[in-house]
Amino acid sequence: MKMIETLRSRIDLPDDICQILLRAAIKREVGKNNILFQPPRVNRKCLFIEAGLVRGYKLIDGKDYTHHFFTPGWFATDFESFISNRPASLYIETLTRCSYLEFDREVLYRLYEEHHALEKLGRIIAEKAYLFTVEKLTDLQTLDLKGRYQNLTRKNPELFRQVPQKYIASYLGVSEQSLSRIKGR
Amino acid sequence: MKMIETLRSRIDLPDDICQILLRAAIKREVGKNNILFQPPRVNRKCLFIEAGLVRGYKLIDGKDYTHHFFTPGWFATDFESFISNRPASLYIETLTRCSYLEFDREVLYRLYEEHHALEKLGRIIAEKAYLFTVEKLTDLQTLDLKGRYQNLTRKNPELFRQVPQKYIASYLGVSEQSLSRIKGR
DNA sequence: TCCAGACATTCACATTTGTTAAGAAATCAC
DNA sequence: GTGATTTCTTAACAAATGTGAATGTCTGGA
Repeated sequence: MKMIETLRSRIDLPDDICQILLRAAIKREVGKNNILFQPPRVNRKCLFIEAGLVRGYKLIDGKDYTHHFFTPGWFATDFESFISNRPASLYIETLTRCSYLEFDREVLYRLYEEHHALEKLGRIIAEKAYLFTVEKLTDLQTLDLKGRYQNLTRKNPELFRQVPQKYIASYLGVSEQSLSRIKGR
Repeated sequence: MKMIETLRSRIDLPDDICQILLRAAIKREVGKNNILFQPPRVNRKCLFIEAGLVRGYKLIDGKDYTHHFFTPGWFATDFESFISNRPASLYIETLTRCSYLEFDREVLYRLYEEHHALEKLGRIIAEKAYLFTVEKLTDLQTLDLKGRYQNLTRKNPELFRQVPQKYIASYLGVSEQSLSRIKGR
């Protein structure tokens, strides 16, 4: 998934601005099961995923909580750490071979200052991240496990073919056994 | 709580920009137990709360889910509806007498276009909303009721003196009886 | 002051989910 | 292929939470 087309579907970007953005990025490829970011190191990069699947998770008291699956078109980073410039709490690892564009925090924020259009892009990305998160929060607050599971299978069916089920379970906020139980019906 | 001081604590704003922002706002006061926004009407306003307490909640299958308590310094709106210009799902009501500054969506977005500094302000507000939401989501995903309750009493103790407990219960994602049970220890 | 309505607590019981453990199934490395 | 490892399912039991009902408490209005 090419970045410029993706961004242009969300916001109008002139050609010269696109070139500036592309020149700020480093294209990388990496194999599966690589840890890209590790707490508590501050997250000074964000990665536009072009292909592959990336998982963000937290380790708390030895337990693994999946926070997000980054799919092509998303920026993979510990957004909390990236925004606030504070220590990260999110592990970010590839689940498959991935290709992505890497942006540096300082470079990106300088571009925000220099170009109003990129500042606007930053706003829209932040708004999009908010919308996604608040939807997930509402699901967790108002639906039982069955409802959340059905929601996810409807919105993102291919996830179940790519991701170990225990990760999906922790993403939905339950144990893997509970998820297995629900599936049986 | 004055808006300009609050915003300036988060971002550097020149005097002339502040004046432009203030001229776009309408100052209002309203008594307690008033519904300010009601679904499914699209939320075309957002309200900077200067004083008082506002609750945002959803009604799903007749059940009441508290989504957020807007305190002074916050913008009260159905941010989902406001951003996307789609029908709202959030009821917004005053819990106490309130004073606030009202902004119109079209006016505000035009100011974003006209002034880079306000676009940046919009980005930072969206980022802040994201940070708050993701923290609440992580709490819900990783803590049991006791932990979430203790978190809330630590972060916002005065809430318990101002808000009926059943609203706090639904805010924490449990029934009022469960919250009452936990408190007893 | 008194009453009606809203709110909080408590209980019993049903339901859901977590936990531990065991074994089956699938996947990976060699 | 084959063995080792990981993942998935199932079961039994414990713990947490939801539900409905009864009761007590508080509050605001007539």
